[in-house]
Amino acid sequence: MTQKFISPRGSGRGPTLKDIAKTLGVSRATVSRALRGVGRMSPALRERILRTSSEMGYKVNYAARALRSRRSNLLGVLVQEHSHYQIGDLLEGIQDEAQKNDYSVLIGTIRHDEDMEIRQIQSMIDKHVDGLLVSPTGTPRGLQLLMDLQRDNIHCVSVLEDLAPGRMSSVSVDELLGGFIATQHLFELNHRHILFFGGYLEDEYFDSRRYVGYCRAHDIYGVAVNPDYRIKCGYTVEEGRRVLLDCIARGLEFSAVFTICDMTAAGAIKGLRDAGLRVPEHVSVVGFDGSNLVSSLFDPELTSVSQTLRIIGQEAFRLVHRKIESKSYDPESIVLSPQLHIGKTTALRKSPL
Amino acid sequence: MTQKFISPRGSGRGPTLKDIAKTLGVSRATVSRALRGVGRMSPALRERILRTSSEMGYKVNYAARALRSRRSNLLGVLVQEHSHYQIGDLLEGIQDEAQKNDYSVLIGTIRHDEDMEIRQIQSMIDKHVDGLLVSPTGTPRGLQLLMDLQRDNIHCVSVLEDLAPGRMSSVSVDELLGGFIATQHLFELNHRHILFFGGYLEDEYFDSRRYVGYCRAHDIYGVAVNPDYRIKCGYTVEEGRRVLLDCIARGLEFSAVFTICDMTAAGAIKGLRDAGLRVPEHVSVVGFDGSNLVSSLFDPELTSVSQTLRIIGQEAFRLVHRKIESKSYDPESIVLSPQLHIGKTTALRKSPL
DNA sequence: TTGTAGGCGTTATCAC
DNA sequence: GTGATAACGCCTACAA
Repeated sequence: MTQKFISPRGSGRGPTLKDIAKTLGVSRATVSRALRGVGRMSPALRERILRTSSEMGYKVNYAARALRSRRSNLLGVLVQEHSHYQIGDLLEGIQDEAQKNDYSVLIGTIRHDEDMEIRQIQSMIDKHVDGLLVSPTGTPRGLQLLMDLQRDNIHCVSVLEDLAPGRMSSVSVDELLGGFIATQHLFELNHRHILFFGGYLEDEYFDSRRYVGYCRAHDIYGVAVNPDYRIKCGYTVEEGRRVLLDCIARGLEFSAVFTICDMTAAGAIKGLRDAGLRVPEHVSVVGFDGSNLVSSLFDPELTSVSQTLRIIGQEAFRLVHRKIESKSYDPESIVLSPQLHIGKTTALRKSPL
Repeated sequence: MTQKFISPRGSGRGPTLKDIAKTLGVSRATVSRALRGVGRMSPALRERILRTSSEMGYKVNYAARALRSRRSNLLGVLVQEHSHYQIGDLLEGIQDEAQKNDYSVLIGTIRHDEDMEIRQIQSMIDKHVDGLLVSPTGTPRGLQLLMDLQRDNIHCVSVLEDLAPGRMSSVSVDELLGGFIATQHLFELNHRHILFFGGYLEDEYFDSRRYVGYCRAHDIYGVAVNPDYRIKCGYTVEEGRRVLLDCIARGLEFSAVFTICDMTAAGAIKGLRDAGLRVPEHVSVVGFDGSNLVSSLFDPELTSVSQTLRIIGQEAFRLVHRKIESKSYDPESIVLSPQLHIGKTTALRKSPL
């Protein structure tokens, strides 16, 4: 433990390639190659260089490297909001992998604002990120900008949704399957009138795909889809509650609800309670996310389609990293399968409906 | 809108200082000065340079700047876990300010692991961050390393706790006051037997300070502190529940509980319910954090000592930024006052106790 | 397999 | 006030 820890900057600057080269009586280029493990060289020399570098406490100067090599070892990540209840898992997955590969992660928040989206993308470009991971974004302008990115050598991967199938790489969840297994589960419990709480925008990504799964399950079980059961709803607890109460007020008849996220599911359950209905005795509810946070805070434990965001984050980093290393811009899509987590909010239908 | 957006890298590289200088027939140095707003120069020329730069779509090359100036415009932030239910707010506060000041933020997660803490600090140093914000950390080794940082021109600010009073800058919450107002509130509701659910470690920061506030309130209301009421407890829902049930099993008598965080409070309430007690009819509960997430998911709405993490984040960035700009290493501490948010988990004592 | 040389884009230090 | 010039530390050709 005689290494010089701490340092590279300040008055007592750390050693540079030159210092190591001088110490060893070799050239800077050789040291550089040894350190990066590129080119062919005698293992003995490489070993010697590595040891000496470490002993002298050598630390790469990323600024110099970036300046010269035009690679920043910076990865940009764009998310809607940092304080979203699930985003931490995704970011941890990304960061873990990034760290292993000596990448730093820059995070930008969009806040559901189109101008902000453009500014953030531009800001990532300005900072010379090697790659960009974008999670739920999706304005046409933003998408266009993202598509242009590869002209600037920035590798872009869409995370959670497959933003531009065949034109941009992505790591996403099989939403159709998610919609299907949730609905199937309810059918197996003998439910036939299932509300679908989707997004609030037109043609919302998760909404539309899961709805296809929802419909497919209906087909398979020989039940006609009632279009009135497809309800617009925001992604918050309060929205879930409000919308559910509204359904009751409108006289919709149902014995189960499938919601777009766990927060909405929690809200729906609150609404049901407010209306004097019990879950799952009177109505079954299935959420989407499988959030640990929700499951530890909310009673009863939700039945939910669960996606492991940490893994999605890891896969996303690996994918963009592979793209960067291989300098390949061929779109590549990874689709992960969600799983049904059965909690205490679904049960065999007992109501007459 | 004829500017060249997108660019700095890739084949079609963006313009450099040199290009602007050439276009304007001035020297690179002058352009550089104009852009940074340093040194004295004729306003007319500065104006001309600024306009031309923007028209040509000039973008700073941070790598080059960092290499030459020994300032990276990078800020490191160390947190225990990214997926903590409150951390997003803190990070958003930091990022917002950082963005305004052209700083990028690097986030490292410690995961309650001492070696990891050291590695992360070292990693931030390696990346030449100009400053470091550390939120709840606290191993002696880590602290020592942080104290050494300023020898390397890295400005360090402790966030949420005042890690080394008088020796390191900090932005924190008046924990004593927090403990006081929570307890005072309960006294005002006529409670006299108040459990204090603290941390699980010896000499835990939040625990000890809030306990002082708790004791002070007892003094003022002329009630003796019962040391048995100080209970060790982790920061999770499950811990809160387990510990509360344990208290009941041990025959402790109380009419109120003050917990170290909202998660614990939620857990304690679950435990009370499991024991057949109602909140707030039988027992009042006060949490700490004022988390929106908890309040939207958990019923009933918690009474809680609330701290605005977003503001703390903003203040923390401003402080470290000021330190960086002024090159001052004098420790400076900012203390913010928490506020009591009164929800539906506290009520006038009705129980005989 | 290894060395030499030049420059990436910027800023700091002098001059003028 | 403004300009010339020399680094900053590294990587990439190309030469040996």
